[in-house]
Amino acid sequence: MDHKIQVKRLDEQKLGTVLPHVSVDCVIFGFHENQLRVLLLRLKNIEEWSLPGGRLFPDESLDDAADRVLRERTGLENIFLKQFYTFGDRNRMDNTDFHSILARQGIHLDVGHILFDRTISVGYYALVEFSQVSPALDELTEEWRWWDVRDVPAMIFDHNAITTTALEVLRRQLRFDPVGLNLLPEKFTMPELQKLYETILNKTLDRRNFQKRILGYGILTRLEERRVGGAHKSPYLYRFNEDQYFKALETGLEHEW
Amino acid sequence: MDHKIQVKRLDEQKLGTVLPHVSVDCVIFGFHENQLRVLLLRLKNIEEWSLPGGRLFPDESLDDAADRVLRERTGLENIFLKQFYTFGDRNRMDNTDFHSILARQGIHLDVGHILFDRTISVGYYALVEFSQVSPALDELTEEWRWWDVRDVPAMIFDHNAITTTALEVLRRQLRFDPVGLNLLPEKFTMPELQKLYETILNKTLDRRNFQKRILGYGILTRLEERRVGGAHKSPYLYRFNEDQYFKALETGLEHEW
DNA sequence: ACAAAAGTGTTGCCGATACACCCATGA
DNA sequence: TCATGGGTGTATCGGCAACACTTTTGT
Repeated sequence: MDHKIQVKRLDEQKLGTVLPHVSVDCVIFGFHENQLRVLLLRLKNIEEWSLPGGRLFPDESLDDAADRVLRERTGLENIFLKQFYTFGDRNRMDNTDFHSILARQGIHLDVGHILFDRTISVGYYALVEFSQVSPALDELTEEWRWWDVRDVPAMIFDHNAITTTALEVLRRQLRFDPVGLNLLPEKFTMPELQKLYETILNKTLDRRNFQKRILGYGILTRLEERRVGGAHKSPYLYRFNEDQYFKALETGLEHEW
Repeated sequence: MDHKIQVKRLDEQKLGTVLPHVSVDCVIFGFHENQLRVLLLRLKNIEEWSLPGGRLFPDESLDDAADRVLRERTGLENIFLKQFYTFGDRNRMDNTDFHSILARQGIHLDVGHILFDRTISVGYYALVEFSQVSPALDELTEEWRWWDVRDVPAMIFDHNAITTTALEVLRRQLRFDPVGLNLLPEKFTMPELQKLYETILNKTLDRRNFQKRILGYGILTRLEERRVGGAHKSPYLYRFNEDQYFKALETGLEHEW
């Protein structure tokens, strides 16, 4: 029984040393082809998709655990990662009959096993640059995929709700904090940045007003280069001024969309 | 040994049936004499003060646990209570040597006891009407007191940090959500409401502009009565229009201070 | 030369702020 | 009657939204 062995390995290597009752789940946002996307996993022999998540080691802070999960999944470090809410409903895991799913696959765990414990989950969301990510599959994961946030599949537990909440928080965040440093490549054009905003906010914005506003924040540096090759007038390339960017992250933009 | 007995009783009655590694802590705000205050407890034989907090029962949601803690402490129900952040630093409990404090008092618990487990805490803040609160002391609590938020005492663990974060969140919240229904008595005057805002924001506001703005939200109903007895012109009394109030809580005020 | 995209400037409106006057009440 | 606080109105300013024209580039 392949699965049983895998679970046992995971159990002994990791689950024996982690805290029960607590997990972290990461909603990883990326931006590609004018779509805001979320990175989801599908575990072996389970139909529903999952957010990348994990347990805490006893000596690990919540933030560190989320960071580790993100690193394990995307290979990326120093990514924008923010705690946004903790999900603690009593029945948050009931919409997926985890036990019988595993049992159907021939995986038999004690009812008292840590995986079945009543667990609260601390939600984090991450902003990552789509092109830099190539998730690694571990022995429990069958596939990964970027999903358009407007069209996510059925997910285990309350992961659909967690994703929805993350998106709401991101939208609200956009009004006050600069966004984009981690979602876009190093150099980008003003229309590209605008598309990102329009996609997240799900509304169109006026080109000229957008530019004035975003430049007013002082977090962008215009380069001499232009994006060549495309039809029509070639747009300037911009880069985030990281000093200003991080300062703005602390103080907020004091504007509203 | 009085203390030992008390702890044993608590242990058997409650701690044996709660989840390890997770707690909730409540920052309870009240408003009195133009001061924004926080309700703190001091446990027997411990110098530092504490936020009212507790553990989760296995069948209890996070929100319900916070609600229960609040009810146990203040006797109030249906109070504004909002989760604001989860504190999970590895060393968040290290600034208080809980073990030796208890040991000094002759209370001896296993090192592996649930109270010493590494624990993350989900923070909630509550807005309550000062005059309605008269906390009950349980067998572990020596005293309770309302502290001016500008002058809180040294607290155990990371409770000072939790309180500071709660205050920051409350200030930010004030810009977008209506506040006051739970902090003020049923009837209040415009100057009283303004004082509340000024106290939370820690800045003075223009009387006339404040009134225009707050009335513009449409969450207040002016009564025929006036506040009598005070010197000078008698101010109108207002009441929150609860329908509008709760609608505004959902949609936000779409304004900024 | 023309279509489509990108760069830039101007106007007007609305909401927030700053500010002044009148009224009620107790001492 | 006067000091103090409360009620209300107006004028201005700034930021944002609405909007138009020019420039570049590939076809």
